[in-house]
Amino acid sequence: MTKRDELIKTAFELFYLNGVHSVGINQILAETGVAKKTLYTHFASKEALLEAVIAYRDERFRTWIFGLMDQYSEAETIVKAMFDGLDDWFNDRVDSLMSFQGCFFVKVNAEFVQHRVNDLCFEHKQAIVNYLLSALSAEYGEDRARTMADQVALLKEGAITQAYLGKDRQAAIKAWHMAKTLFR
Amino acid sequence: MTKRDELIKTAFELFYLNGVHSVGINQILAETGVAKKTLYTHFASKEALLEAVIAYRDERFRTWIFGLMDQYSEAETIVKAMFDGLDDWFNDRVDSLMSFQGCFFVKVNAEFVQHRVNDLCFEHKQAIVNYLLSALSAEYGEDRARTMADQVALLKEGAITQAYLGKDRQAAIKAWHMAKTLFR
DNA sequence: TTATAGGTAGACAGATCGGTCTACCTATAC
DNA sequence: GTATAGGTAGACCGATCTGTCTACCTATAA
Repeated sequence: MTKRDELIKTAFELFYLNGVHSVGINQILAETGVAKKTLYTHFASKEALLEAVIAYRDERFRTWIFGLMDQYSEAETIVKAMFDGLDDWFNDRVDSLMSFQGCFFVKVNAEFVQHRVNDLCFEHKQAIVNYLLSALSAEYGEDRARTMADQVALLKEGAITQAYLGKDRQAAIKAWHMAKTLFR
Repeated sequence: MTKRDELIKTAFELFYLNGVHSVGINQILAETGVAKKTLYTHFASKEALLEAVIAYRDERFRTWIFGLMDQYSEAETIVKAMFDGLDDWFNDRVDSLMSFQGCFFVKVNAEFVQHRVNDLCFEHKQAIVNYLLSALSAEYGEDRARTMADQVALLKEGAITQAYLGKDRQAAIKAWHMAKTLFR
């Protein structure tokens, strides 16, 4: 792993747990053992590092969840695979995601206003809705698929918040229980 | 309005919009025109001010939403009143809440770990679930009421996230559409 | 009249922040 | 051999942070 990748990974872990503004550049350097000069040859600023961290998490998260959903072809089963994945995530059974601490994008988004990172967080969420939309469009008409994708996305976000802030590890199961009625 | 209340109100507005760690004490003082000494006679620290801000928002939010729900006696109608209220909030039709910028408690919670403010945010969410639970318990058995309260809370949180990060102003209506099926 | 409470204005301290820079140390490629 | 890329260690800069403190200013109540 290159120094650049080490910085991104460690920065993600610290940002995810403590928040972006609570974590200083010196803390990231101390944790990685990388020199300050090296950080600034790879990234123009802390903000540039944060953008790289967002891209890293986005790629990891999407690879994981789309990987689960890609194994199925029927819309309902694809959506079920998503909630099963969330259940694994909430209960720390996913090695590639780090222990569950809520949604990274929701957290980062909360620390900025009218900022480029807000757009990046929005794009991540949209990518998932678009995946759902395309899966549902194979079996439903445009309007129905759109409605269902929004409903599933809302249940997914609700599950994440309930699992994190509400400390309910069963939230994914409860969300799927409601989601499956959408197919009837 | 006392200086103390002015400080709390202005601090809330700044924290809610920009995040807690992004807003300095000096910014709050400049905005209110209050002297630094005065702030520190009323609050022991920035953290103490934040706790007062959380209590302020908690009181305001609960007064507002419980006030809406208290007007009804049937469980389904009470829940509908909640989602109607959320719809007003998302679309900035509630004077007492400040323009919609997501859930304050979710945002504050995102900036801290293993901290007293996390407990305060959790308690706010729990108070709402408990209200739902008691409303539903009048018509349903203990287990059923508990299940439904959790489901409604999940839909509520999902709606807030979709409205804020997902920029979907119709999220409350979509959430209610799913919530009402729980009563059938 | 005078004591007290609560206010203003702002200098100041000590820490920490993001970011720059110098000086030096390897490897590898040509 | 030597140029180049990428690394370390850490001093340093200017800005900003929370919090303290002095000095002074009212208004009100005894």
